[in-house]
Amino acid sequence: MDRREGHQRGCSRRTVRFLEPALLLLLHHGPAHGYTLLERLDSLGLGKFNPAVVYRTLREMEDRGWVVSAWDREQAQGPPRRVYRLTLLGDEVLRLWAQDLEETRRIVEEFLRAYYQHIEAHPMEMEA
Amino acid sequence: MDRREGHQRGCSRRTVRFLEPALLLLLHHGPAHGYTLLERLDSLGLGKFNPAVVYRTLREMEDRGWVVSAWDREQAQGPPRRVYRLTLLGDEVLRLWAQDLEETRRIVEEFLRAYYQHIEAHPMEMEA
DNA sequence: CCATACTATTTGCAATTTGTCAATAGTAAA
DNA sequence: TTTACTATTGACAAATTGCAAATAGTATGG
Repeated sequence: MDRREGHQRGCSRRTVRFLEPALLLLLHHGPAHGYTLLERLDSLGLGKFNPAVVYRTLREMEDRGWVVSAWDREQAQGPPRRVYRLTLLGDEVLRLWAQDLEETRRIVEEFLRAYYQHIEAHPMEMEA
Repeated sequence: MDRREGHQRGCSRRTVRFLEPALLLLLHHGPAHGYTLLERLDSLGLGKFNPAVVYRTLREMEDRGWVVSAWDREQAQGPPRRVYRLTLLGDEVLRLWAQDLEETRRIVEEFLRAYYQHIEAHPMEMEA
């Protein structure tokens, strides 16, 4: 058995898959810095992310027009920070993402149902 | 808006993510040919897969010891077919996959809950 | 018997995605 | 002025994926 989630990866495949919608959702609460978002991803139940991955994703989202960014005027502590803000398009994409996750939920539930149903009926029947 | 699921991809990211557990589950029902599995993936609610992707995945699973294969003695129609069979290790991995999907379900549900709760309270508040 | 079509599997390669690490850059404190 | 901490970026290797074509057997029609 090898490469199970989180063993040799920075973060699991699943986690990465949730990065975009999670960022959109966090930004739906209001504008925020990349660094802040990085920390808040945790509070959404996703784990620690590699900063580079999060920043890169934000830039890609900006390229697609889902968010816009600007340098923060009042620098608190540290170097200039970029503030990201959701666009109308980003809001729409978040809505699409929610639909997509509904579908994902449906598939996961169907899979688990099929799994439990089958192993209940056939506890184990194959040779090693 | 671009690269939403299934637009420019053969199959969605999500679908690919379910390929391994789906194959393990199908094989838990009993040995089967790659081609048969390819067709049955549909019946699990996942869409059409590129054959090369499925065959390749089966080989990788064999490398990891989750399945074993042998050439089918009685060739029905067409070229020799490889029969895949789940191993005890594969059975265990399927169990782990189910646990992983339980966790995925939890995350998806939490995300959707947070999403609906928030957009209900804040229908729309950011500038374009 | 030759061409065509269908079942099955494999191989190779280009394109995309991901992970990692180091670089840059500002402020604050020792 | 060195060290530590906050933020962000860039570059590159490694892994993953999609696609197209090769291989190969059997069946069918002309």
